[in-house]
Amino acid sequence: MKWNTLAEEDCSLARSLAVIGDRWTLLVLRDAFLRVRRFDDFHARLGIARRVLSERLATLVDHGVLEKVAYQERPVRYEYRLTEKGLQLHPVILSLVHWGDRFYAGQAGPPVYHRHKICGQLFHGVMTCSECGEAVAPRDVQIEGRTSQAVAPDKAQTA
Amino acid sequence: MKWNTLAEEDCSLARSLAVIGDRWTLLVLRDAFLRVRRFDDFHARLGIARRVLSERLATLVDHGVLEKVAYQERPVRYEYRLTEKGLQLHPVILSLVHWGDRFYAGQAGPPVYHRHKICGQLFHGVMTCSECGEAVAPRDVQIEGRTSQAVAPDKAQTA
DNA sequence: CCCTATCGGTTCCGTGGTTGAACCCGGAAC
DNA sequence: GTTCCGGGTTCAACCACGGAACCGATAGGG
Repeated sequence: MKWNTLAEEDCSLARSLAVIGDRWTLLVLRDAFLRVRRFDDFHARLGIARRVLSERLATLVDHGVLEKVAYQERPVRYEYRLTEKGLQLHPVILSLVHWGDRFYAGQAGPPVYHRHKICGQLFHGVMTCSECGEAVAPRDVQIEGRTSQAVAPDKAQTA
Repeated sequence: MKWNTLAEEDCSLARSLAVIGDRWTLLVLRDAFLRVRRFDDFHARLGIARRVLSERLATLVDHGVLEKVAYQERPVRYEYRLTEKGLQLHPVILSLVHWGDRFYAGQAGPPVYHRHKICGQLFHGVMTCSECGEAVAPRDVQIEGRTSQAVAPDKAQTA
């Protein structure tokens, strides 16, 4: 399987990975959520090869996850900002961070904490059902195809 | 930066990526959540090189995300099951699927639907605050370091 | 007894993506 | 002029990946 054929799979996870599933891309996005915006800042913080950074930023712009905005003229200089589509990746970042916090935090605890400005508390993300608001457990989820028929485990479609 | 030095970074996201950030690993986990358990089934469904599949499964077992269980003796044959730690990755999968659904579903709609067995509705995952239960927006999150001081944008630590 | 099939891998090699360093280019500052 | 800065592009070397063949234990069929 070639990497770019992922986008053609009938699977939303695969199509997401075709955009952000790269080794470096999620680290770029992490920094983008920390308000890093400039080429050299990404380069310095990540230690990524400039060639690769250039290409990753370009594909993220192509896919509408980042946008290139001139922040000065003469010489014209660009920065990369998260678009609305990019901001929608926040749950992905939060859930990855939370998983790392749970299983890989040392004695010192997680490297950083997240405070919810709305309620003022330190928090972690909880995945809940859009309909009933309850937390979602893996076993409480039934996968169904377009025909609304349940997918049998032994012939499960890509999801 | 070498890929395995990610695990040593003081960043929960980087440490998560050190385990599951590989090109293939999330696809393996997707299938694992769809109850695929055997080597040849992963191989056939993903089209992954056997060499690579073997190595990915081994590292997932090393990291305690999957466990190798003999399902028969003579000849002894193994299958790979999600551990509790692996099941905790469900929010990561759900949020990636939801993002793909939102931005890459064709006219036919998402390839599969998720039904919440608790409430019986088709749903998508919503990331909420563990403390107040409200949905979390990127701008409502304040990053703080171990000292409980807010992290300034221009000197933000890796998160 | 031999041949084949099944499952879960391992070994091999050629190709291609990644890396790190060097180079480039427009404009500003010294 | 010359140097510096931001934002890249070019290039050689390397290592990971893909594909195909092979292996080992066991069961089943002729």
